Amino acid sequence: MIEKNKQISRIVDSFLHKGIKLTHQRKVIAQVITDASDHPDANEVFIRANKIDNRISLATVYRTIKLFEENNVLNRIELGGKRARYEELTDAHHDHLIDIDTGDIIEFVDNDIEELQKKVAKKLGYSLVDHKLELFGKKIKTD
Amino acid sequence: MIEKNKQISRIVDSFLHKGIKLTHQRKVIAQVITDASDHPDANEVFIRANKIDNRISLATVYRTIKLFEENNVLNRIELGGKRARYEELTDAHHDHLIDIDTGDIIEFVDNDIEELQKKVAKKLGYSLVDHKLELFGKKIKTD
DNA sequence: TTTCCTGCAAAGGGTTTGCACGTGT
DNA sequence: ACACGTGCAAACCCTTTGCAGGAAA
Repeated sequence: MIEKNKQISRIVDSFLHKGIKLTHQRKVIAQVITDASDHPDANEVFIRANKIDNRISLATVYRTIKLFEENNVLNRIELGGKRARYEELTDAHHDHLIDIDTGDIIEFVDNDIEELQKKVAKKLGYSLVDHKLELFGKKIKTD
Repeated sequence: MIEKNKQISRIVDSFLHKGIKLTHQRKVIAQVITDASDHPDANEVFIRANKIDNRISLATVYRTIKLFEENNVLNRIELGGKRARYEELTDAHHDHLIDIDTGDIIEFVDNDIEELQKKVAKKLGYSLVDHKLELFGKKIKTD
């Protein structure tokens, strides 16, 4: 139990500090997102939150997701016109490798790429504010 | 005139070779996309195509864009839940730097980044099929 | 002529919103 | 008590689709 409380602290804390109301729904949704390791979409968050407490509507999930995004605790991953997927935002930046056969999303970090990006932006006369890198790959068979 | 015909040859050719009907609408839409240098969205393509010939509907623009995508002559750029934008696909691969103040899209190529991506994918057990890199930056003032 | 394409308008899928009620502080 | 959050259903926006008429081959 103490473990659980600790897990949601990042999201919860950022709200306590900003005077935003910590409702039952928001706690459950924060919990669901923190517990997820598979980048769920809004509907999936809704389903999981509902299993915990059925007083939660899809509309509230969308409103809460937007709230989380605005408070920089949640990151949206857009995948070509389909439902957007989400992940909790941590301090450690990372990018995504998407398995084109299974849809699995693998996270990775590569500092060399990050550095090159800054360099490229600067060369074009810009300071890099953010970036989005998605690799699409096929699993190499090792049999 | 000869120049114009030459410009749309890439898109037109891939149709002649595949036995797909080359309708008036498709020619105009191909022309509009080839002439565009600003990554227009579907509605913008519709507006421009209509100026050239008002017998073109939005539905046809969408159908034609999809057709172009399937034939790998058009590339879709997704920008966070808003309308998708498009660009003619050339052999030379490039990525995008988006000006977060103006929405301008600047194209760039960086072979070092491309190479690193392949290396990263391989390290994770994948062969790189495709990738999407978008940098978001603010223009550095030089005054 | 035959097959495929088009325009129109209606449907679709994901996301947002107006409203009256409910809840956290 | 008061301000803000919620559920519901309707609205919204972009995109797709069914159908009957129209054009390319």
